[in-house]
Amino acid sequence: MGTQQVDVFHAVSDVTRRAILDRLRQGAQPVHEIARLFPVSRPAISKHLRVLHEAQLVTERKQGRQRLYYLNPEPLRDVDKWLETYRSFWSVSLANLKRHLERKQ
Amino acid sequence: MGTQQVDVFHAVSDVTRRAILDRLRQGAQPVHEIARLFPVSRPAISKHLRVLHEAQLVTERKQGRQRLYYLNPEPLRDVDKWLETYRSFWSVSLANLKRHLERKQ
DNA sequence: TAAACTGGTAACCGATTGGTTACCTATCAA
DNA sequence: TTGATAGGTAACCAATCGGTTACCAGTTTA
Repeated sequence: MGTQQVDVFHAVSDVTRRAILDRLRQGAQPVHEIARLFPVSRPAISKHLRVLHEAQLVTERKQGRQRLYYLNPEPLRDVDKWLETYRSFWSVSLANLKRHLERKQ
Repeated sequence: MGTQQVDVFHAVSDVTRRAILDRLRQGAQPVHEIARLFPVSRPAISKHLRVLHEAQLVTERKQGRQRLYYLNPEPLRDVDKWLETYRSFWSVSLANLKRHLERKQ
C-alpha cells in the first residue's frame, strides 16, 4: 500500500483531519500526542495520518520509537488556487444580496 | 428531506461538484444544461445540486418548466478563512525546502 | 532480559457516497 | 388534448469511509 496521489480536497474534507493539520501548525507531533486530542482510537488517527500523508499534507520522520509528523501546507495551495477564481465573486454576490434586500423594502 | 446545514468542505470535496460550481461562474444554468457537461446521468447531477444547495453554494429559481441554478460563492469564505491560517506557512515551508536543497549540495 | 511504550496494519462493521434505473409531476408546444 | 421536455425522488447497488478490536514489530527502560 504505497503513497499514492490523493486529492487534497478529499483529505481536507474531514473535520478531524483538518484539526490534525491545525494542531501540527504548532509544530511536529508524535502519533500518540495527536491521538490524545481526539475522542477516537489511535488506529483511527493512524488512518487519518495516512490519508494526510498520501495527500502530501504531512511528512513523517522516525525518532526512536516514535514517529514525528510534520505539517506540509504546500498542497493547500491547490485549494487556494481553486478558491482564487471565486474571490472576485464574493463582492458581487454581496451586491446581489443588497439589491435583493432593497427590492424587498 | 429538508435543507439541512451541510459542511462546505464536504460539498466541495467532490470533483464533479467543483466543476458544476466552476460552470455556474459563467452564469445560471438549468439542470439539463449542467448535466450535458458530465458523463453521468441527470439524477446524479440532481443529487450533486442538492448537496450544493444544502451547503448554500447554489440557489435555485423556477422558470417555466426549468429550474435555474445560481452560484452563491459566499460559503466558500469559510474555506478561505480556514486556509488563511496556512498562508503564512507557505513561505516558511518553501524556505525549509530551500534549506533542504542547499544542505544536499 | 522482561516489561512497557509507540505505532502500523489487518479484519471487520455500519453508515455514507456516487452512481444507476424507474417512475412521477409539471410545463410547454403541436 | 396529446406528446415532448424538464427535473425531482425513490429504490437499489457497489465502493468507500471512519470507526473499532486484535495483533504485531521495534524501541526503550527497569
